[in-house]
Amino acid sequence: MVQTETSRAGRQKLVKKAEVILEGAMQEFLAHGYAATSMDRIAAAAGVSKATVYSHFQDKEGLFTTLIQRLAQERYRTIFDPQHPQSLQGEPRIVLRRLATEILDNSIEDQQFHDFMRIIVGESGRFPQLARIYVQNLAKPVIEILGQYLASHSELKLPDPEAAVRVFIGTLVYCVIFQELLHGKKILPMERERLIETLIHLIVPENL
Amino acid sequence: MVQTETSRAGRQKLVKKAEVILEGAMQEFLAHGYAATSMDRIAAAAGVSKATVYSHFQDKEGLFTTLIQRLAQERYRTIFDPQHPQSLQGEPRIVLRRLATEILDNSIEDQQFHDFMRIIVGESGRFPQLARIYVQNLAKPVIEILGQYLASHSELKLPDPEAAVRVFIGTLVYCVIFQELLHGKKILPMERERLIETLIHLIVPENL
DNA sequence: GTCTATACATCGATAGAC
DNA sequence: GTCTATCGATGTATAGAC
Repeated sequence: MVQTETSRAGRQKLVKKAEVILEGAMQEFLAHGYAATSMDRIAAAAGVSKATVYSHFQDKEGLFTTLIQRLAQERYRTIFDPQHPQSLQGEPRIVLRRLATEILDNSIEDQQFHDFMRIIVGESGRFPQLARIYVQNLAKPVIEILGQYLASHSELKLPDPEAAVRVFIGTLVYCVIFQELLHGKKILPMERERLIETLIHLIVPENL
Repeated sequence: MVQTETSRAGRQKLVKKAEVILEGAMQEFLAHGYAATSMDRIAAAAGVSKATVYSHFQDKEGLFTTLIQRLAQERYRTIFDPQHPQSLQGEPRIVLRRLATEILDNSIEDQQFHDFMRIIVGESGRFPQLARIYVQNLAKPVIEILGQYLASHSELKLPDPEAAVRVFIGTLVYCVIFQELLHGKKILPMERERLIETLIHLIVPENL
């Protein structure tokens, strides 16, 4: 019993060490960006020594890419990928409003997600593989699923459903980038409800 | 004559010194971002000593903000602000296609503009005043002018012209961000013509 | 005014004690 | 496995020669 507990504690400690380091790295990288973050500050934020950081991760770049991949794959997947596939069941007017509301609600208030997007865009020139992960894991699923949905609803009479998806998603994502990341809401505010209603008005014919 | 030429040469040299430094700073900052750029490399790129850089600019932050302000105000103003006000004269179908084509053509191929946008977004948390300049000088003019245009064309029957502008601009800007900055065109390509035609189809009624 | 040389701090990464 | 101590390189910024 004691052996088992000790063994479990030891294994948990191993697991938690890397986890604690990743948490400290997330805090520092998201706050200061890649280049301005030092391994010393990461170690301090995680409460371990710098040598311990290097025993779990090859170097700064490896720690950074591992962190961003985890954030993209595990945490923020739920923001754009509708966690409830059944949410795409129903008539377009309701489905589109629910999807747009879900995306905006999950993105606008999440300060950590803003920092994540700032890094993805800001480092997309020097870390193209991270931008690729964003495209592959976050953007592609919702674009394809919504594309299938719009294409299957011929009553919308959309000549190019795939392009219409880009209008829908582009409007919502640029809303977050412009209003929140770039602080545009202080200068040119735009209520999210007006945006959502306008998108629905443009995409869904009046008689539906 | 000789005096005048000497005087002119001296004055030009003064002006050109700061200009040369800004050009080297632009090269380095746009390529490597703020934190990863060193004053040594800026001085080397400009062909001057580091002390000369500090004699023209207070510090690294001052040089950076001065540079980004200049880029936003002088160079990239022409990208989003339609340089020809008369380009907004005419029927919506033609005006919107011309405006969208102009914005995309000027943004998609311009690698330097991509780096500029990466920095604006990537540093918008630590340099909010630079994001503010982008909003104020690049985004606000076109949003307001296009808003007036859409509002004045009541035959479009848009319930909320201001929100429709966000759809139009958001679609185009996110197209550039997604396809070019984030390298999305390799994974999920989308021809700009399809996007433009879809925007027009959604905003302009068929009988116009 | 512009240079060389340098002060001083901090960087990423590692060696060796335990 | 994790720590302390440290290496060599590089960072920002400045002093002093000319």
